[in-house]
Amino acid sequence: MKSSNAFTITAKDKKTKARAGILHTRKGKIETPFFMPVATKTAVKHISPEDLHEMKAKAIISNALILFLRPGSDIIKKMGGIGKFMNYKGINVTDSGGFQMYSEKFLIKTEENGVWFNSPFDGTKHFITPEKNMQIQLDLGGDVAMCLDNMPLMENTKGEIEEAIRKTFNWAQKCKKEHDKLQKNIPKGKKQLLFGICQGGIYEDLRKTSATEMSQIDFDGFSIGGLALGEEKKDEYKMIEIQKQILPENKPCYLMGAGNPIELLEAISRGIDMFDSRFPTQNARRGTIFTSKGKLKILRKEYKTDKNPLDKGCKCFVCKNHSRAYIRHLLLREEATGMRLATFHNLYFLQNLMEKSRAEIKKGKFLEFKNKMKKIYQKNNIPSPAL
RNA sequence: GCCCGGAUCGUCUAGUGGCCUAGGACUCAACCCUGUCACGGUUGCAACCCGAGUUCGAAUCUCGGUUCGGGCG
Repeated sequence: MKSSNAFTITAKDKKTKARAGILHTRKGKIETPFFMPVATKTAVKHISPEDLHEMKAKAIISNALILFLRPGSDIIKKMGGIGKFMNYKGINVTDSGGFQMYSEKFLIKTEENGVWFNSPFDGTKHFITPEKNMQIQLDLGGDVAMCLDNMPLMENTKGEIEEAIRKTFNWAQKCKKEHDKLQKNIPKGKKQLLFGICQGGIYEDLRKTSATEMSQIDFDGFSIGGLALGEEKKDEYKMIEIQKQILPENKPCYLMGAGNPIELLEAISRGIDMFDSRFPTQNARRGTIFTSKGKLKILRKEYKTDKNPLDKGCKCFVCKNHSRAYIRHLLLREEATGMRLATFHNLYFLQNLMEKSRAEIKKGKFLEFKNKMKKIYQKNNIPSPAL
């Protein structure tokens, strides 16, 4: 064994590719599959680190590029790293900032050896190389880092996507080399983990190429990027299947950006272990609530005087204490408390969904669970039982 | 009783004879949101106070009525 594996598979589902496992990090272990709330700037919107603890969110993801720009990775390093800075006891993951290449607010241009970013905060320009990105993520002190990838856009031509995966592979090799070098004196078990990111748009052959190339590098885990961005679900699932077939079975696999409940279950059934997304938090603020009975559009008038909790079976403090009518009113009035309550519930729901998924995988009943939830979620809105 | 001014979607309004089957904002309703996330996007509902004139053509001009505000008795 040339490297100790940070990932252990503990159970495999019989009828699907779903598996349950444990990811070991220097900050402790976490059971897979799991979902990470997005804390881009070291805070999940409307949610405190204490809230994260309460909802049992054992890992969150922040953004290295955005934190490098503000407050600066030097500041966070001085404060003892992201985890100490925000006093979060769970596992901190940092995304490289590759995703920001999709935004004209950030991207100036990509070159062979790196990417020019513009700071939308003060207009300063920064050339970020794979090497520099590794230094930033190490300074930020997260427990898991992501490679700097070159994420193509859905509207890019096949040729452009081909070029992007070539660059992504090239940078991945540089990231791995630099990351190893910078941590060479750090004892085993205290090292930050590093994941490589696969791309390829929705082209089967490019997804194959990218996964094959990335598999050559001894990463602690692999990510599938560039999906859940508006492409058809069948294409998304197909791309996952293709890359999962090639990526090493014994490494964790992270589907970046996915956060729709059914999408998570579909991905888990195809062997995905980790997720992150702003989907549940953004939807919460805008009135779409995830429940065990399906999606609840809380802003609809039928909930105006509904005394029921958001989700009857839910054990979160929001459902134990507050009515749909109250949360609807607060959200309609754009009260921060309403956003907090709705956000807490949606995140709790996903944590719970992951916990159930792990349990069902261990029982070998994941397929039945997934199909049941899918059926429930086919309806676009759950009716009010009170009226 | 007389004089003056105003009446446009639920609300605030754009509109000075054809560009108005009346535009916008807010509200309301429905949908969307996926590694960039407070205040976002798309779509929909919805009005020229009433009547008579002038004119090829009126939300727009004239007259009467209604109504609201102000002034004089």
